[in-house]
Parts: sequence; structure tokens; C-alpha cells
Amino acid sequence: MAEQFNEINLQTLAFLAKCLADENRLRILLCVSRGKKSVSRIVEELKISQPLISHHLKELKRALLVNVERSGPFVYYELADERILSILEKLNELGDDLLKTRTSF
Amino acid sequence: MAEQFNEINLQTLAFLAKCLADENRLRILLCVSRGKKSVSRIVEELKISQPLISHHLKELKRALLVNVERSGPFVYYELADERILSILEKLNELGDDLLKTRTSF
DNA sequence: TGATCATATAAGCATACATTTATATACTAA
DNA sequence: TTAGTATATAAATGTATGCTTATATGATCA
Repeated sequence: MAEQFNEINLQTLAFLAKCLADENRLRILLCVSRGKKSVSRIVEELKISQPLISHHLKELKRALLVNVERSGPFVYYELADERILSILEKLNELGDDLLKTRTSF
Repeated sequence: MAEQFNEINLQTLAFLAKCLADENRLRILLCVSRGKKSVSRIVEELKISQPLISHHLKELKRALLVNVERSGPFVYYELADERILSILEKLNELGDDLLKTRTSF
């Protein structure tokens, strides 16, 4: 289980983790995980300014975590891979358990 | 699968991800995942300066990702939870696949 | 107690990053 | 083409963060 860690690409890993290390980007990821959505739709749902949403979407796209599709004046974003969700689930669960076992961060 | 995401703690999640978002901290995590190790041992193996190792260990400890144990003059660190490894594995695999499918970051 | 080793902390610096405000680009419809 | 909507980008700013150098704390042994 631990031996196959020779294949680990630290750079890619750190890059992806960095992309997941912002609350607003996580909100956006969870938002688009519930279906393909336009930028304005995301802005509405999350109540975050449009330039900030666009900026974070650009980062998420750079990390290949979302797919983009233009349709008329709208640009739709969707989660690139369902595994992103399950990884976030697992990380969240881990965080919960760590907090339960220990006292505090 | 996507519905249980009401329970998600964005703050904790972002905090943990941030801790995983640095190459040196990842190196340290992988290093101590292969057994409990003293600071000087980690310094040797990774060839990173002692203050920098200590600094990152402090962060990892703050995130509860490592457990600490003092024994005489030595301080031993170990991975706090094996799930950390499997999450890193999954994230690494995801990164690989994303890079395969698309063209580049 | 003094000396030495192991580890932690502090100060300083440079860079990265999240955010806001303002503006530009792209598309559509009249 | 003009007006209006949707989205992206640029500039500016404050803050966080990784790293280095220097020093402090803590433990062991003579």
C-alpha cells in the first residue's frame, strides 16, 4: 500500500491540493458538482462577486478540475471528474475524525 | 452520493488541503509514513534544513496530520492516520488521469 | 555546572495569492 | 451599428506563506 509511492508526482499533487485549499473554490466545485452551470448562475447561488468567481474558475480550469463549454453568451462549467467529490468527502471525513480524536486544531 | 455534502466543513477542508499543498510538507508526510522518525532523521533523508523541517512539522502537527512523541533528546513524528496516504494516492492518480485526458496544465 | 547535541522559535525578506474596483471582450438582439 | 447582457481580464492592495539566518530552549553527559 505504501510502496507504490514511488510513482507519486509531488509537483502535481501540491498543485492540485493548492487548488482545493481555498473555501471559495471548494464552494464553486461543490456548486458545479450538482450540474453544469453558467457563471452567472454560480454567482447567484454563491453570492460571490462575478470577477472573483471568474478568477477562481480560471484556476480550477487550469488545474483541469472543471470542464468549460460555451453556449451563446453563456459559459458553462462542470466538474471534470467525479473522483474530485469522493476525495473531498474522504478529506472531510478525515478532518472530522482527527478533530474528534484530538482536542483542537 | 452528492447529497451528503451538506455535512461538508469547508473551513476544515480548506485548512487540510492547504497543509497538503506544499511539496516539502508532502515529502515529510511520505517520509514519516514509512515509520516513526526523529527530526534529524527526516532532515537527513530529505536534505532540507532543520529549521525548515521543524517549521513544516509544526504546521503538520497543527493540522493533526502527524503525531509527536518525545524520547530523550529526540522528538519523533509519525503519520497520524493512514487515510492521509490513501487520499494522497487518489489525488495523485486523479492528477495523472486528468493530465492524460487533457493536453496540459 | 559546563559542554554538546537535538529541536524549536524569531526576525527578515521575497513571493504568492485572495480580493476589490474598473475596464475590456464576446455575444445577441434591435 | 448600437445597446445590453455575460464573462474575462487588469491593476492595485493587503495579507499569508515559504525560506534563510540567527538564536533560544531542552536534554544528556562529563
